[in-house]
Amino acid sequence: MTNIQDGLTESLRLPLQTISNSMTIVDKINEAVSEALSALYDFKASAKDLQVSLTKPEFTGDYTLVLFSLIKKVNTTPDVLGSLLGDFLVKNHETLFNDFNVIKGFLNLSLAPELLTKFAADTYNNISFGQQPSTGKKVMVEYASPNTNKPLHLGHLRNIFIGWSIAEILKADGYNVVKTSIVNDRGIHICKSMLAWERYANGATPETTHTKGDHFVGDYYVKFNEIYNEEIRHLVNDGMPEEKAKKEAPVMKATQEMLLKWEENEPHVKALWQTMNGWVYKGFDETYNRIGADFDKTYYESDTYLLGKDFVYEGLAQGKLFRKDDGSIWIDLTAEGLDEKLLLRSDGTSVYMTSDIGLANSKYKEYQPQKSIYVIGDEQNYHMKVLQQVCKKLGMPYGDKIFHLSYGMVELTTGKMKSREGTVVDADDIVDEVIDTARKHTEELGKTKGFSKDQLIQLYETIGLGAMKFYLLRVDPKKRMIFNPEESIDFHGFTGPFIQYTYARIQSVFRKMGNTANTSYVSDDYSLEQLSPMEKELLVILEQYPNIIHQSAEELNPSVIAVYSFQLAQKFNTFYNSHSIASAETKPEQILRLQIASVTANIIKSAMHLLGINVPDKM
RNA sequence: GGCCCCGUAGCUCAGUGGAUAGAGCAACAGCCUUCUAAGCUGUGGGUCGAACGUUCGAGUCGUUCCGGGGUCACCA
Repeated sequence: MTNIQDGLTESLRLPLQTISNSMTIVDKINEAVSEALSALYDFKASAKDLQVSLTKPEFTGDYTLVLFSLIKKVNTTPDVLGSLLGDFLVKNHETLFNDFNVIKGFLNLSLAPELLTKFAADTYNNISFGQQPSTGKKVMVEYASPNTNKPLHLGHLRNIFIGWSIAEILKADGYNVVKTSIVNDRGIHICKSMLAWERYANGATPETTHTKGDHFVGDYYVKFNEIYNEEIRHLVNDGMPEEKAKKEAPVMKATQEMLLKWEENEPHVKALWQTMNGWVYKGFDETYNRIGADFDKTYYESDTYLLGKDFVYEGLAQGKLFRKDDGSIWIDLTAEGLDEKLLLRSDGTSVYMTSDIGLANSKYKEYQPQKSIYVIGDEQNYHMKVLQQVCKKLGMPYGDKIFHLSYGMVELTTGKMKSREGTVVDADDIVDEVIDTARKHTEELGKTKGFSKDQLIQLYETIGLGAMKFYLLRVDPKKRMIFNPEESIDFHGFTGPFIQYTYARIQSVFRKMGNTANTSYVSDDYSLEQLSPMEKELLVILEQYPNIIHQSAEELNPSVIAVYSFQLAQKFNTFYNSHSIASAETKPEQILRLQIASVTANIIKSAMHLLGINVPDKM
């Protein structure tokens, strides 16, 4: 069976040169090596033949070319090939390389200092580098997509942070991005909250109870389940089998009646539905605003859920689908390694899949995206495979444009989150907690001086949310992750605050040096012959940022940015500890270090933005 | 049971088929007359779930097994 992921990632891929306005060092190395191979051996190397990577710290050099894969093609030994190539490269590309060594099958190349100092001078003040010119390719990113019967939880936060971040990363890589959300605002689940409210609320509202709207409605959903379970227990005690009791419980029957009335547009039910959804939206908006989620377009299931039916009937007429004796309509996907799947119930009402077909069509009609990315949990891998196959079979032009960005569930150290067992971590609660911890920690460190009250509130949000977002984004989305409350609000090590701190430190240097760094220092004098190993290493890392964005976009993986940012901050802190900027030995040396600090700060700021994280000037 | 995903240090995670497998946390030992110590330096810690296979070379690719999870609803 074909793997959806591979197929779609392949078509998302763009050749680097079409989106990059200037060549990266790795590109230049590849080009130079190709030229050398062609000159020395008359061998035309493809991109696949050339494996260039960072030189391991225990060896001398900056970039390393692996020779093993080449020796057969040019019929020589690694040692001979390495020294011939090295000689050629240093001789003919002295602006690129100034030295080399060959160890076993590896050619280690040392970059010419001028190349790096020029990079620092050219980019130190360019806050938007990494941003690629638009390719005009349009991508839709659907994320968040909540139900309206209960508040958002930790799983939604992972979804939202991934979705938002992926959208920004794709923009930075040159795509035209539409952020969207489908609100599941209708169905049996919302009717449960409605019924419980009608019976037990005595007209209470979020206003009268001073409760956030989504939590208010969620409380009645919980109430419903209490009543429901109670009724089931009674029925089972009276001798009814549990399966039957679940269907026969009076409160469930009443809820189903309510759903029917909703579908018949019964005015009272519709009004109640609208009111309660209104409360929920107000609550969601508050949370979205706080955590920085936004959407270009919001779809509502109540508007789209009927749209898929016509496509199903059409498919049936064309013989692509089949009808069972009871009148239900199915698709046969056994040839694709999947099962038979229901598309329309025997009573003609639609199922989840039906409305998804309708929504896919609406999206395509409105935006014609080249890719339509769905950020949805991996529990729906099968459903999304089926959706893709169904759309293809029905001959939809967007069938192969659907891409499921599948992320793993967030689990607690105590096991899975289960709403029924009350072990769900509420989104608002955890955000409050992490911000409050930021406050406590800042106060303990005595770092509140020089801030106004408002600035402190701002700072705690920046740090708290930074910790939270980084914690959820630093792991590959595809993998399940364990949520440890203590680690998520940690401010040391591989965390958002560590990176924010590095940024704040650099800003502090600039303040102390009279803001000269961001204004003057356009220097043609990058004539330093010598760079310290630390300076060189940092510059090599900094130069890779555009490639990192590209890789992250290609893999649809924000953790690539997170890991890179951390390594950069770590390296900078080491540099900072051993290289004084204010009291540098010479003026050119000071200029270079200021440039390094400035480029580092700009990249941190840019990279953190791609993760939805702000950076403070002071902390 | 069928299909899919995951097993890397005590814990949480990185790791393009390439060199002696890396971080963070936790533990221990150091570093603030000097640009923010939310930092830096050092020490200990590994049968990469297991076995075969492919390869000059496997944590990475293949097969089988073991362990964990997801999914296979006229639910969403």
